[in-house]
Parts: sequence; structure tokens; C-alpha cells
Amino acid sequence: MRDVGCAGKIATEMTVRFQFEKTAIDNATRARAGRVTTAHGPFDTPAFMPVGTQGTVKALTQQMLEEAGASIILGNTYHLYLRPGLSTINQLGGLHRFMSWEHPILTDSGGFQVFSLNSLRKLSQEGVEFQSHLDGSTHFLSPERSMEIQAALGSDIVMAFDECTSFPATRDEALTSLTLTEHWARRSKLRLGELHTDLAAAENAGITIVNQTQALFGINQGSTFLDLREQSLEGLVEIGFDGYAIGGLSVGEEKDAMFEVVSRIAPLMPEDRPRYLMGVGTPEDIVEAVALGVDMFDCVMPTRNARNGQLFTRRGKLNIKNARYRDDAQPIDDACRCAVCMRYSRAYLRHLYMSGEILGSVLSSLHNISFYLDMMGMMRQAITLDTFIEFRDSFLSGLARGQD
RNA sequence: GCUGAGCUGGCAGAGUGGCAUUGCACCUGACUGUAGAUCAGGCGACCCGAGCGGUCAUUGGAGGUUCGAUUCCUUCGCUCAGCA
Repeated sequence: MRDVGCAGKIATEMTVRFQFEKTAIDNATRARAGRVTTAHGPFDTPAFMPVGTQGTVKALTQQMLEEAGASIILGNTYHLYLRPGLSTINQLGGLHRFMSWEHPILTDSGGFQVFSLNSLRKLSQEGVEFQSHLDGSTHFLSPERSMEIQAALGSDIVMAFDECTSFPATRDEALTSLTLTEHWARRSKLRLGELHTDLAAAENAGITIVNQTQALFGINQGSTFLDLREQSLEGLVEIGFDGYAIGGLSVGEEKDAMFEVVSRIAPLMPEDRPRYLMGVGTPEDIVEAVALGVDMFDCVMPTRNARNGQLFTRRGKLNIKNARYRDDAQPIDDACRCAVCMRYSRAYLRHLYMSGEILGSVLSSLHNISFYLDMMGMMRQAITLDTFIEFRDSFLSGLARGQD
């Protein structure tokens, strides 16, 4: 039985420190393998974090995630703050206890919603006034407020509150945006520190600290302007964070521009801290970014696309709704060992979609998440064996080969 | 047999003299820190120089009126309801 007891857990939480140790470096690329330790256990890098915005990785149970090999998931400050509200989750012992996930959790700060809910918000130095997408009510999110919410959630990795610069942006807009993000990063660090060291501060904010060892990551911005990206990173490093993220990519820019930023910035990020490329991406994107030295990823793609019928395989993606799969007895991916591929045919999966059956989303999400996590495992192994280049070339050529 | 109401794409169902509307089904495509189990496009046939291109067909069948008919008229068929 899995240990879900909490009596011993609290004692552990008090003593464990957040840390990152590199375990292997690939000599031919900048790829690196490592292990991050949190109050809720370790996770190995390069890591993919399934996105569980509202306290659930859509269509999957926590047990399915564990069995698929997920070691850390992502939750969202903005959504959980609006519903069910931070006091509910805080009173119930934090997000881990609330959703029964005793492994690491990273929470996004709400910064991305500042970007994606563009039409519903008003931005100022102080923070963001926005209208709830649920009922239209007005709310205010600031670095301080974001830290309070994330402290109430008790995630293991807290993201600084940032502004995800929209694309395209002029140089001036990008500069203004990254300056605001840097300002907010400083305030985020200050506020989270207060909440953790000053008992009265947490009490005044109406929250109980449920996780004493929350790490804080800063977020790099600067759009596609490389010098601004560097400037942003220098500012963040000066403030000092437990890890560093590259944000504001995959927001509409050309793929080349994205990799230009990652290949310039990743090597400049502190070597002894986890590097996190936010919101990326396709399997190809992730493999390329690992080669550039990135350690952590999250993306809605495997789960969202699964619900829409797109499945990832070692031979590229396929749309299970296509008529060609009507009588196809093969598994989704014959090289995949996931619970779905070991048991069900493409024809059955297609049937579930065509019938609008909810199990179609469940099985497809499970397969896609398994595919992503298996890919991360293969990369970790290749890095350890110093064969990452070989892995990358064969994996990418497999993806490009297609179904036929 | 009489009377009445109907017959429109695979299905459902608008339109009632001037480009046949919509939904479902079906066929594709998109999706990158989740306002998404969503969204977009296509869905009579054929043709090429592939263009917001051309030709032809099309509202149960056959006729008719009209510049023009899914729409009006005649007739036949079929469906449903009521009455014998």
C-alpha cells in the first residue's frame, strides 16, 4: 500500500530542504540529468509536469498518474483561488491533502492568466485587476496576493508572479514588461519570505503555512529580444531564486525564434539550479530543449490534445477520429508499454470518440501522459549513459517517419 | 373508397415566385505556464490552367403557368390521420 499517512510527513517536511543535484551531464550536448528534492519527495530531471490546473489533471485519477510515472504535477493559483477558494484548500491541509497527491506540486502564479485573459484585465505596477471568467466578479492579483495563495496551497515550487509578455511585442513593450516582471519577482520573494518566517504575517493574511519548504522560481521574460532576455536573467539572478524559468515563449512566435531564445538563455542560467521552460511543448520541442540544458517542462498538449483525439506515438501523432482507424486492431503505438496500449485497439479508441464516450478522453489522456513521461525517462537514461545525441536523432527521426 | 395534412441532402427540419437555412451524422484540420471532452473548415457530380475558377444537376415522378418554380396549377405515386 502507498503511504498516505501524514503523521510522519509533517516531521519530514520540517527537515527536508529544497535542493537540486546534477547526477549526469551529456558530453556532446548541454543536456543534464538531476534530482530535485522537495518536502513531498524527489523528482528526477529532465522532468515533465502534467498540467492539473484545477486540482486535477483532466480525465486522469491520481492513481493513474502515479502508475504512469508522474512524479510532479502543476496546479494553478488563479483557478484554485477563484474556485474553491484558498481558505477551503488551506483549511483542508493544502493542495496535496485536498487532492490526495502526496508527491511534488508546482503552482503557476496566475501570471499566464494575465496574458491569456487579456480582455478581462487591467494591469498596473501594483498588480492586475481582472474579471473572473466564471462569474464576471472583479478580483485583484498582485505578487503579494499570489504568494499568499500559493502559500495557502502549500505547493513545493512556487512561481513568482510575472507578466507573460504577449507576442508580437515591440522592444519597448518587451522592456516595460520584463521590468514589471522583475519588480514583481522581487516583491514575490519578499512576501513569500515573510509568510514563512513571520508567523504574524501568515496569520494576518488568514492562512496557515502547510509547507515550510516551498521553493520559489523566478521567470525570465523579454520576448524574442536576446539582449532583453539576458538583461531579465541578470536581474533575476541578482535577486536570487531556487530555480529559474523561461516564460513568454510558445505564444505565437516562430519556432526558430523560440529556440534562439532558449539556446541563448539556458546556458546562462545558474548551473546549480533547475531550469524550467514554461508551457513547452511538443515532443520535438522538449527533446531539443533538453539538449540545450533545460530540466523541467509543463504543457497542456498531451492532455488537451488527447481530449480532442490527437495521440502521440513514436512515429508521430495521429488523430484517432480518422476513418482509417475504424477497423485497426493495433494499439495506438506498438512500441508503447502503457496501460492503454497493452490492452486496447485503435478501433476501440476511435469508437469511444465517435460515440462521445468519456472513456475515450480518459484512455487517450493516459496514453499521451505515459508517452511524455516515457520520453522523459528515455532522455534521463540516455544522458546518464552519455548517449543523448543518439537518442535524440533516432527519436526525432521516428517522430518524423509518420504512421505509414 | 372519401376527406384532410404531408413528401426538401445520410437523418431531422426551415424556406412559400428570385444564391435552399439550420442542427445532427459524416470527412478533415488545429491545439504549447488549460475561459477548451474545444474550435475551424468541408459535406450533389464532374472539369482544368487550381482560381474565392468553370460546367452540369438538384426540393417524390411527369407535365404546365412564368423572364424565373422548392414555392402557383394539373396529374400520378407514396406517407400519415380521420371517416366509411
